[in-house]
Amino acid sequence: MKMSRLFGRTIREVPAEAEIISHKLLLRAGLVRKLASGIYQYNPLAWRSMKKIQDILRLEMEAVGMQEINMPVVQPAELWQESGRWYSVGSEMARFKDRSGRDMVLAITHEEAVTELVRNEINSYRQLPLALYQIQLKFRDEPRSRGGLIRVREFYMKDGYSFHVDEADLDVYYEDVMAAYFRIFKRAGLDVLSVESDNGNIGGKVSHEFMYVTPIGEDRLILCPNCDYAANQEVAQSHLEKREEQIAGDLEKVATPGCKSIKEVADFFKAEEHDCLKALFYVSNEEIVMVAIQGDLELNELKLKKILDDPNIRMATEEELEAAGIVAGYASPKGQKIRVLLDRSVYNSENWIIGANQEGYHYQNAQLNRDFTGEGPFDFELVEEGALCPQCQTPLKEQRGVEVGNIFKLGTQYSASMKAVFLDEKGELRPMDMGCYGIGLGRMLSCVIEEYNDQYGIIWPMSVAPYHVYLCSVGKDEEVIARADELYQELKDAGVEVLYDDRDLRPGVKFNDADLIGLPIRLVVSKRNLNEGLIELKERSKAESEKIEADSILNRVQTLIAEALKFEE
RNA sequence: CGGGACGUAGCGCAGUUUGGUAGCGCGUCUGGCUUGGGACCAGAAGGCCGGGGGUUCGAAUCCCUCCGUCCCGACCA
Repeated sequence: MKMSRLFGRTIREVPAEAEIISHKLLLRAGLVRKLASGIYQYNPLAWRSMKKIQDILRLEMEAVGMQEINMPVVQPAELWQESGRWYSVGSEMARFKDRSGRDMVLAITHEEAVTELVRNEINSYRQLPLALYQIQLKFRDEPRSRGGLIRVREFYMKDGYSFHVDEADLDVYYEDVMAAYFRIFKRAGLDVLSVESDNGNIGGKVSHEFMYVTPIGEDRLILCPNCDYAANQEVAQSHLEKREEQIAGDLEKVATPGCKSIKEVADFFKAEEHDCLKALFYVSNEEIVMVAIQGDLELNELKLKKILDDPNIRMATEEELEAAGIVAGYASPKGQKIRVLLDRSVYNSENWIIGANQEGYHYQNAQLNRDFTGEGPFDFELVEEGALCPQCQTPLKEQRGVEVGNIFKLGTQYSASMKAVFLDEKGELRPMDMGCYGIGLGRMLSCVIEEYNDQYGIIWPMSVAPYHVYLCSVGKDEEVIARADELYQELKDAGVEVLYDDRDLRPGVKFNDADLIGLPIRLVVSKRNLNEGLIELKERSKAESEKIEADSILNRVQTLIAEALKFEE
């Protein structure tokens, strides 16, 4: 490709809308342009990289026996009504009516479609296991897109689905896919972590997310520096340290004027925050529920949602509390009429400082069962940095990450509701065990740029670079231009992917564009080197350039590319 | 959906406080000159000042309203 003809120009100044590095570089290098919030157009260079990512995905998916298919983005509502997600998914799914008034959706994912497809084809255990995948557009009308291609509304996803006779078979395949995922990200130059994660809307039990660790990530990760424990904060658990042996004291009511926060109360009693009991109020199905947890711990709302089996909980308002006769700031489980849920930490001490359910008063030495009760123990803890690892009790670390992929064991969630069943060896009808496996292509692209860049621009890994070589000529000298043209042809003929900067521009401009676009190898043909029969070669990732005999340049380039593409597990 | 910022030429911005009919830099086009790290000179094109309504003799500027964009949070397979 010649630069003079390439669509998508570079820009010097950073568009005001970009804040993170990958977003800035995507725009500056002319890779993408925004059409609307969270909706992007891909220019040729970006699209070539996307295709490189697709190549990697196809290679590794085929290697674990997945077959590529393609399913529609526009789907009838009936499909989603059958799985129930027509009702459970909110406004992130775009819905519309077709010309005959039929309800339709833009697919946010394809579990329903693939299940429908498979249930009509597969009816015997002899046809299982089966694994299908596609690389397809998804539309999710996210409440907030951000960070260029990190979080968008329209995006390409590789989504795979597997079907098994039983859970054991799914378990084995799940591990295969996990291994394939690590190979995929490694091929693209990304180091990722797999973390335990929430299944969210999709259902099922076991799932893992693949995280590229970066401060710009949206997900909070809880990681153990000592063992392999790694979890999304949404589901992270901790080891609860046993408190010192305590002598149970007598319940005592104490005037605590103006002490509403845990900190104020702890200071008043010259105690620690973990000696106080924190009471939180949520509304679930129009009913106020109290959650009690050790004072220094935060509550993980997702855990509460699961325990209440209600995704629509919210914190109670002050008015609601007042109406229910609850004294905000001085509330406790003692003598409470509403439903009380107790975190496991509440079982960990004999002497709690709790509210007296009366303005300006607290109790000290309150004891579970003797002085108050509730349902439990539950784990409501929002695990934060410093909590102890549930596996090895080392203090945990917190980092941020971008979710570039995920895998789920769906079990029979969809196959049961949508009747994707088969006849087993005994002639009995059973639902298939399903797994699903996603990777966001644009996110992957963004993360690669986020990982590989410097002050001048992108530094593409060979495997996903739009082209391998940036060839440029310096000056107007006819011999130089002729030699550069010749080299361009020579490289192309040899199968090297080359972007040829044939523009009549000053060298500085070309070099800056070369650095910005960031192809792995830069070749410069100039008068002064050509006089000595040399051509300059510079790797984008290295500081120094080298001069190479013109005759051996092709060989050298091919070697560099081959070495960079060599994959070792 | 809550909080914050913003919307003026392709991009980055000034002008808005104090109303008088739009400017700078980069980029683009023409010509000249230059050619190893975003040169220089001369000329040119390009704007419904986000949309609508109002106040006023007069609105980019003041008021109302809608829309859009970004950031933080909520949310998020």
